[in-house]
Amino acid sequence: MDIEAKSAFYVENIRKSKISIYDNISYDDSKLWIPREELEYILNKKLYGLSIGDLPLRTRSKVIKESVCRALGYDVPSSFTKTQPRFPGQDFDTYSQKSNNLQIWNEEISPSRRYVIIQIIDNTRIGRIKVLLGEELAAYDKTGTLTTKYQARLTSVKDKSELISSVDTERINTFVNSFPYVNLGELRPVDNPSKKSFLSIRSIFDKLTSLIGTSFADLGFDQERNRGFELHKLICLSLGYKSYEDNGQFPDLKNQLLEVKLQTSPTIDLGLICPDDTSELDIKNDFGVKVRHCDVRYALFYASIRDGIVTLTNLYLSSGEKFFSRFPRFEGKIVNKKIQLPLPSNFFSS
DNA sequence: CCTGAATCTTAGCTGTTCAA
DNA sequence: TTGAACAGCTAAGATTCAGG
Repeated sequence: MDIEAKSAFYVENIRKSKISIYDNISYDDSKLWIPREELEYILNKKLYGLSIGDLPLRTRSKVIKESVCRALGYDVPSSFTKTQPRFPGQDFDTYSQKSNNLQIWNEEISPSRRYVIIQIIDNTRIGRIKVLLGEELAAYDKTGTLTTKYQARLTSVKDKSELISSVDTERINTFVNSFPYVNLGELRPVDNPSKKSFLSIRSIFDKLTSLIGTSFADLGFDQERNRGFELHKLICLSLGYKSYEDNGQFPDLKNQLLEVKLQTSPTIDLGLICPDDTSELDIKNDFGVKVRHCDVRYALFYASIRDGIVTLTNLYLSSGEKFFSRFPRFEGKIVNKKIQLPLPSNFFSS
């Protein structure tokens, strides 16, 4: 039998057997288990060139999974259960890729699993499809780096502003200058913190609440400037700095140990840094003690965007230490990890 | 039990950085 | 200057929960 006939044979057997994509098939089932080569052949034959429209990511992914079901002779399930892999019976996952950055979340690459990688051309068409074993895919992982992120949730938006911790952490609260009119005009926000000019969390709160209601144009599409930059600038000015540089380091305003977040959706992305982490930061200061992640103050602005205008609606200010007392951490998986595989540009053509 | 809202977990694109 | 590596982000699918 040639590959064409074998492929048709498997698909017909699956159709007749009425099994679902969740029913287990043994690797040595000669009627139902589709070997890798045939799997790739069938999918290319049935899906190559298929027009799917310009859909949002998740919808596109779902539509493609439905097409995969039909191509292989399975009924389309009403929803795709969150199993690992997504197609347990045939032991494969699908990845639809317009870009070359293939990402796998919260799991290792499984050596024996098949990875169905589907090329997307100009957002609207299916291109070539490659089926790799996990052990082959793993070869594209050059560094083994897992990118992690912490996430929390902004819930019960009620008050326009909330000072979540009314005093700073014990480690640093004796170093604040309690005089609220410290002149920061001669300092830069990226300078190291100093006792003379270090504001208390409460006085930062008092200065920043005046920003609530402020609007600015959403320059997100602009090359250089973005929403975060605009907020950063507003904060620097309202604290009394004349300059508003940002060197991209943590925390945003090193001089005040202040990290700034602009939220327009309820998911707070904390990136690699866990706010209540007690490890020490490499920041020089004249306090005589090292500052820790959890000593950093977090200013979280909630904003609405309408017609290209960003309006700051709420302010939350907390020490890192108390952060999770107000913003519940996603508990399902406290840390989310992903591995990113850069696919070479000739991936689909080889 | 059913339905809609809330919550959680991604899908994968895009921006940034840094080394060659 | 370029591209690989990695960090960040939006928002939608799946699941769970609350109210009827």
